[in-house]
Amino acid sequence: MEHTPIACSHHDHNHCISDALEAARQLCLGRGVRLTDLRLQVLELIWQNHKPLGAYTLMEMLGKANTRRVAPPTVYRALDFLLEQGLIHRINVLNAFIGCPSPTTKHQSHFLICRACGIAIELNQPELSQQIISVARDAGFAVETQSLEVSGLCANCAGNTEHSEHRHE
Amino acid sequence: MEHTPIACSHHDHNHCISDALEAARQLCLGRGVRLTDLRLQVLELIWQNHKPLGAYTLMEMLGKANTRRVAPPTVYRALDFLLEQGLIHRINVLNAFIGCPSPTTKHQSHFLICRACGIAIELNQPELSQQIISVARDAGFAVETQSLEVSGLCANCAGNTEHSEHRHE
DNA sequence: AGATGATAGGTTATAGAGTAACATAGCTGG
DNA sequence: CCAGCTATGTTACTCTATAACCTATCATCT
Repeated sequence: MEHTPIACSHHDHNHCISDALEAARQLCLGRGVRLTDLRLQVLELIWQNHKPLGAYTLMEMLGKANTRRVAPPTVYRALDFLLEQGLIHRINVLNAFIGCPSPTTKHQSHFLICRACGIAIELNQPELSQQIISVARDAGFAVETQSLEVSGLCANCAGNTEHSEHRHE
Repeated sequence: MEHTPIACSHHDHNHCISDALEAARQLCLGRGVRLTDLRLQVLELIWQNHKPLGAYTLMEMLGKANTRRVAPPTVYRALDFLLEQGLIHRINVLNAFIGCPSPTTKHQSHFLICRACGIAIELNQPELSQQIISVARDAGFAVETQSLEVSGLCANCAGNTEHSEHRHE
C-alpha cells in the first residue's frame, strides 16, 4: 500500500512549523541547553518548507528578515547547535539543511530527495537501519552514523510531464 | 559469519591498481570513449589506496608527480569523466572520490567509511538496494540514484584503543 | 548588586570545493 | 590538408565552510 508522505501532500504547514518549534523548546528545556533567539530564528527559517536550505540562503533570509545581518560563522554555529541537538539534518548531496520532524527519537538520517521540486522526505524505517548495521557487522564494521540519500522523483513530480518540472518553487 | 573486506586486509595493492586500470582500459575501449593520459593518471592516483581523495589533493599529487601542474577545471573534468563511466564514486560526506572495484556492473553507491583510518569499503548488496527501492515506492517515490554513507570504525580500527587512532596514514 | 567564569554571537580574513567562459591543442574523418 | 569535434589549458569567480580573535550576554557565587 502507498502512503503519500506529508511533505508531498497538501497540509497545513503552519502546523508543521509550530509543532517543530514547540518540540524544540521542550527538548532544549529538558536538556538544559539554550535555544537562543538566533537559533530559534534559523530553525524557523529552515522549517518554512520541506526543502533543504543552504547556509548562504539562510544568511540571505536572515538579512531580508531585516532583524539582523549575519556573517557565515554565525549561521554555521547556529546550524551546528541544531545538528548536535538533532533538530535538523544535513543533506550532504545538496550541502543543505532540513528540519527533523522527530528530534526526540534517536534515528539515522534517511532521505528521499526529489530532483524536480526539491522536497526532502525523511524516512522512518528502523528495520532499514538495522539491516544496514547488520550488513556492516558482517564486514567487521562498527556503525556510528548512517546517511542515506536517495534521489529521484517524488509522487507529485513523477506524475507530471518532464517539461513541467521545476527545481525551485 | 564475518568477511573482512579486502580494503581492511593485508593484500597486494599493486594488484588492485593493475586490475582497476586494466578494467578501465577495456571498459573505455568497449564503449568507444577515450581514456586519455590525464584521465588514466587521475584514476591511478585515486587507486593509490582505499581512501577517498579530494579533488585538490589530486591536483597537488599531479603537481608533485612533476609531469604536469593542472588547474581545478582540468581535474574536475577528468573526475566527471570517470564518474560518468562509473570508474569512480563520489563520497559526499567527505567531498572526495574513490575507485570503483566493479565498474562494469551497474550498482548503487553504498559505502562504509572508517573515521579513524579513512578507508572506504564499497558494499555489494543488491538486496539492500532493492529494499531501499521498495521503501521508496511505498512513499510513491521513483528512485534514480542511491547514496548510502555509513560512518564508524572498520575492523582494524575498532580493535585498536582510542589513542592509537589516526585519520591519515 | 558586583565579580567571575562560561557560553553565545560579531568581525575579519581565509581556506576549501566547484564552475563559467573562453582559448588552445590534438585527434578524426572527409 | 581542412573542418569539426573532443580534450585540455587558463583566468577568474562563486559557493561552502572554518580559524582566530574580540565582544556581549548569561549564570552563579559571594
